[in-house]
Amino acid sequence: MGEPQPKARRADKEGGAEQREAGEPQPKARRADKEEGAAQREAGEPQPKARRAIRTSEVDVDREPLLVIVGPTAVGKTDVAVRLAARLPLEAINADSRQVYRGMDIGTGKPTAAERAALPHHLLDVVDPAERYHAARFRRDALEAIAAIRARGRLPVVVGGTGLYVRALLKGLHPAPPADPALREELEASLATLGPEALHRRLAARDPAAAARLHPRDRVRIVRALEVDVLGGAGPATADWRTAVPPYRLVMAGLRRGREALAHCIAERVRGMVARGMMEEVRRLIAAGYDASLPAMGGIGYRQFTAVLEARMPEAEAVRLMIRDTQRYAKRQMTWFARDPEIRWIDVDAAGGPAGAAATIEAWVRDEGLTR
RNA sequence: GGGCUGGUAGCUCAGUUGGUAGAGCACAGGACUGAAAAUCCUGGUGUCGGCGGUUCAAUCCCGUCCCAGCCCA
Repeated sequence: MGEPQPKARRADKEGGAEQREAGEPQPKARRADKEEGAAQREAGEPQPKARRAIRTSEVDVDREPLLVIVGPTAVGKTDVAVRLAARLPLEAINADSRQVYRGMDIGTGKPTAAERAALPHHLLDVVDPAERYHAARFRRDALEAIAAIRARGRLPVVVGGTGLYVRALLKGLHPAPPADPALREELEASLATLGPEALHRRLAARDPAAAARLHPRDRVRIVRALEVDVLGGAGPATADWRTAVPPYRLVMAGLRRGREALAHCIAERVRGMVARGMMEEVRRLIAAGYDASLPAMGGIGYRQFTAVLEARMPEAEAVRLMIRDTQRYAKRQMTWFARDPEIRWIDVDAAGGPAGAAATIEAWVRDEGLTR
């Protein structure tokens, strides 16, 4: 269908923090799978002894407590967290890759002012839509926020649906060179002219192990792998995150709902966004100079309404696609979270709604001694 | 009433010089380490409109009926 064709790619402004971070340990070795230890140590947290996930009985007082609430979009994570905040001294850390952008409020489903008053939120509105945000930066920001919340004697609760971000926080990331805007642009250009398969062949010649891991058409990862190779880092994607143990006294709650119920909520939520001014929000962003080539503007809803404003799509079609894409996204989120054995699932409806889910989580938090 | 063109997967269509069929989209499942609301992989049995006929064999040829669109009365 008539998706917005990104025009010329533009280099994004990189924050100063991004540059500073380049000083991270750079592995020399090409073998990626022994980097796990380094990734763990990078967290600056005590090394776990046990290989098993943290269990109810083995409360370890040396570790910092952490509550995590995940689940697909529109399942009610924020609602549950806010209810929980009435019973526990919580501060929230947003783990949603889109809610970090300033000026993107309606379409990302950011918590309302009232919700933020009831439960302080961190990592909302931290970057301009023209900046790049990513898992490594999230990890760094989140670790900082956790430390600050703990210093206030409160309990941090990570709330969000971006599985990669949550995992990056809990299990660590490979030390690897950060994205280089100039190099990115160059690689993007070759991608446009040569196609992903050609770049994949180039990667195979330089780093066969990395190429073997990636599908020849997976352009995003191929570009990243070439970038890492050129910058002299180790290829990502080999570490076995399954064996990494989060350095926290952790309660990880997953909220879910039946397929039909969630589909209904998603449709309602999207219609609500449109009613509350989705179109105006996108109009404002475009007027401010943010164009479709930015990652931030490629989010669900933003891409469709950009097309509407450029008269390339009727509004009703935009709404339809927004609902469809959100449903697909929710499915991908469930696929991601389903393989995490650490998550304890709550069916929100079976639990009696958000209040019931909050009560369940509260009981877990107390059982695990996270409030001490 | 007559003529023409179509009726094939949920949708839009391709195709089989007769050996029971395939693309895109939709949908479903999966992967995922610095773009992750991104990126990518896998999955197609459907009375080929109904009924008769010809044939070893019909979705394909013939007859007839039904439906849709267009044209002529």
